[in-house]
Amino acid sequence: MSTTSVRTRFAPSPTGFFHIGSARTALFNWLYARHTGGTFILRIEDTDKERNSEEYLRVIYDSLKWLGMDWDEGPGAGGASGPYKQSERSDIYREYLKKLQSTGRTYEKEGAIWFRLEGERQNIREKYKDGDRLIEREIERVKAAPVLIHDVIRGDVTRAEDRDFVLVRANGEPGFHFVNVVDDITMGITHVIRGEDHLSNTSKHIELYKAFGVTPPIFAHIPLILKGDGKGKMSKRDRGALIEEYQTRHFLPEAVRNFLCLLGWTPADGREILPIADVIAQFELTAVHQANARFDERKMSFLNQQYVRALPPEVFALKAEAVLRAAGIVDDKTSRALLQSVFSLIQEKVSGLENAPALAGYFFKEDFDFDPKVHESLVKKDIPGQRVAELLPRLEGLESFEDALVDAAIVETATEHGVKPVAYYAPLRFALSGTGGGPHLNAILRVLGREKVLERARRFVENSKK
RNA sequence: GGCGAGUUCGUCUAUCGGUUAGGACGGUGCGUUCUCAACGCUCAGAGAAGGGUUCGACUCCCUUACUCGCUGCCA
Repeated sequence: MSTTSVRTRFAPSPTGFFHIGSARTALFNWLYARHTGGTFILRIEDTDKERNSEEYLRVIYDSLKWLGMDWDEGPGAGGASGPYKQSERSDIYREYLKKLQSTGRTYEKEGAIWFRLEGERQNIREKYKDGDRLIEREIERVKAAPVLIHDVIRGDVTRAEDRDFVLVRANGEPGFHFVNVVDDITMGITHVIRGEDHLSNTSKHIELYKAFGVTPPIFAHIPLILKGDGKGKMSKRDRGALIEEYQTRHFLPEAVRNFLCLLGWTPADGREILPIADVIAQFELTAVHQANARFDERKMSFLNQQYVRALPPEVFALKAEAVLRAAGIVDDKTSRALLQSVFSLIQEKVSGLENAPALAGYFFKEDFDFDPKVHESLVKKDIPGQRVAELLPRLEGLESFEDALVDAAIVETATEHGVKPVAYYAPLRFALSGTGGGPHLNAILRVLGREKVLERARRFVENSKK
């Protein structure tokens, strides 16, 4: 087969944050390039010079890398179609503007350079929505011939442009539609994979391709990600909308990426949790959905939990330790042995690395919190302080906290006081950890050790008397 | 208002004219267990509405409704 190789691109503008929708767009471009053995290009749309680029650019690079997406051409990667920042491509834009000017497809108005559509013109009054308000204004409408958009996801879409648009703004900066098309042409982009919000812009772009005498690339307009609740698409203020949030909450990037794959695409083999290599192998643009998908925070968490639990224990330990360090719970002085035992206990209990501190904190510090809700429910059915007090002498009598000895001590105490052993487990757990759940109680005792257990139990009894 | 796209359980989805409309998340109940989580099983839960086409429609066509997007010298 002598088909030219696939070239896709992701073209974010440095805004200081990385939206989940952008991440998904980048991902689909990346997946398609990897699936076809093509080239994935990163292009920076930084025409807005006001922004503090370096810092904002880093957000883009870091987010892409975090999600495991590498680019073959672009900043830091080189490539033959550079430069890859729009702010450095003025010469190219000037050259392409000349082409349009030479064929009479441009004109100036109010200091800006406009693209002239071909067709009959007439002035009409039209209504349009500005936020909630309906405004009436007069515009020049052009009866341009409809253009046909071939879209691998949506099929053929016909749409007619009906007004000229700006190529270069009055301040001299080229506008989005113009640079987008010029860049895609000069970078040899074969597949434009982008959000459905651009479908309506595509007729403008095709007009430009025609004006340049260039065959348009293949388009693939992917569905949008809608708010988890409420109306409209995800906006940066919505919970879960920014990649940064997942980073600070210690989500596993593989999990986030897996979740993103599932928003708008389903693997042919029906699996939901699958390694990225398998996604790459199966990914097809034609299989991308048409309908917008609502963001589901709980499914995201579920996937994250699955990934965390599936982590090799030593990897989990490494990551969990980093989280605990960041939370100030452990440091260089913390015993390695203690860390290891705690991590092997909590890996199967965590819903995500972000709750490792809550789950493991009491192993490392004496001033752990007592959950008031758990206390309340304990007090409701029994007197926890008294139970621990009853148990304490027998525990003190034990030389070591082997499971069998501890269990025997509890059974004996229970028999003595005429209750079931169960009555002692919850109060003791609460005294030692301040929680109502967690690892097996025997394991907690073993890891905590005799001294700490007795100390915490005594303190609990004391405090209960107050 | 105009133009474009979309519409299967609460959510993400499977179904490529013939299925008891399947799965996952979430929810329910049960089991396991000293607890929580996990896990296993259970139950509830869907073709927007109305017309066609067809022996037969979730699947094809039309209309309506609703949703989303575009309608900027933002990208």
